[in-house]
Amino acid sequence: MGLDHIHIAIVEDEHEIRQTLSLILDGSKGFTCRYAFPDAESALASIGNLPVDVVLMDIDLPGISGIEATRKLKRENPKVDFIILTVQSDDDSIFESLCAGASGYLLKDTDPTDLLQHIREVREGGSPMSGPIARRIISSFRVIDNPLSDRETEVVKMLAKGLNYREIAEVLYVSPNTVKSHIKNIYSKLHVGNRAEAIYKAIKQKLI
Amino acid sequence: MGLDHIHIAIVEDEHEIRQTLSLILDGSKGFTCRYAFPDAESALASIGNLPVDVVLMDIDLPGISGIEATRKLKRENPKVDFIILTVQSDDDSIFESLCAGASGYLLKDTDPTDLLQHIREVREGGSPMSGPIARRIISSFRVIDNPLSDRETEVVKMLAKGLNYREIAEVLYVSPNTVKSHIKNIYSKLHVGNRAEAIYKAIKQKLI
DNA sequence: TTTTAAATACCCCATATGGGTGATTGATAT
DNA sequence: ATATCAATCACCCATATGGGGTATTTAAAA
Repeated sequence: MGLDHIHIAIVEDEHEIRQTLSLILDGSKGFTCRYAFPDAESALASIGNLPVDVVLMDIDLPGISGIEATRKLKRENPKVDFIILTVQSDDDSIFESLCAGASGYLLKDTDPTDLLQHIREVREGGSPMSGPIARRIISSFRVIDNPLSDRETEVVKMLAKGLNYREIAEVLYVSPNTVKSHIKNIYSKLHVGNRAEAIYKAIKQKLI
Repeated sequence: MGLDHIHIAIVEDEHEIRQTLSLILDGSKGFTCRYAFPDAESALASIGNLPVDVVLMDIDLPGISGIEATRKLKRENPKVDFIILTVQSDDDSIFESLCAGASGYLLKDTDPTDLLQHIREVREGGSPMSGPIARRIISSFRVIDNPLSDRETEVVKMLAKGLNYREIAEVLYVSPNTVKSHIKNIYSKLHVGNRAEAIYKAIKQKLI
């Protein structure tokens, strides 16, 4: 499965789309559509040895979903790149797909010519994503607002590393009592009562 | 600042690159380079009212870093799109930039023609990223493998909620000693020695 | 100018925590 | 058939933790 010629599998329940995609691929230099499965089950039958470079996976399939199929197939074929090709653009579909091991996420309104370029892109180590999808993903990293002072944030980070009062105090060159004061203030600001919860909240709110 | 004509600010310390970029932009139909700052400080001087659509931001600047500058400027100019344009490709740079509010992340080896397309892309609600960067970002969603048993995972989730031995024991209808045993096993599997670190690792490894 | 917030520091004290060690049962894997 | 692992429970003990206060200095904001 070299970089020169790309072998592809399609998993797509709609007959029309499946046909169109495979025709486009086989009609394009450097691309071969090796499989065109109508559901996840038939794709999973060849699990363990899927002799393709790239899988184009629909999400909304009869029976097992494309996301589940991606998870199982990726586990057994880690070198294969999975591109989700779907109409779903909700956050759950996007993030679950990525967690399942997809390397790209394209909407079905993608131009066929662009699709070929995107397939090349994923083989070259990229991650093709439709514009709005990419924006959603990167937006998920945005920080809300940080109620903690810089010093307090420093302390929370050290708590997450498992340091205790004394150890934090040594790093900061202050008294352990001061560290304790900071931690009490942190608890109060985050509305928690112990380290475990504080760290959980701090991470969820992207404070650390 | 309409979609038809795009006004841009550049923040880049290297004179050569700054000049080249601004010349390319001004020489291209539909683009105007309105500012070309040599450092973050001069860009921050116009904070609160940055009359541009897009900022091209370098990271490695003298004084305040491009990431910090992005954070401050984005807070005051939420409608402006920030694209990081840098040589840095380490995870910290990438994720901190996104957390700071960047909507795109391009490496400096980006083709000038592609750059123009990427700027259009960000204005249309996309998030242009160089191939390897996109791959790194989406890879960050991958789940590794969970060394914890179901019961242990349950316990870790309750630890994250701030419950203590007794409270967890009550929820699970087992003895507090059993909970303690579970927690000790969790520590051993995650190679940590206390709750704080355990929760940090569990979240980072997407176990909870 | 006054107030507020952050960073510093200290005290008391009940209890939660973590390390060590050991044991039983049932299920799963070899 | 046997070994391994998950889940369950128990006891000892030193120390870390969190809740309750209080207080000073400095810098920024109102």
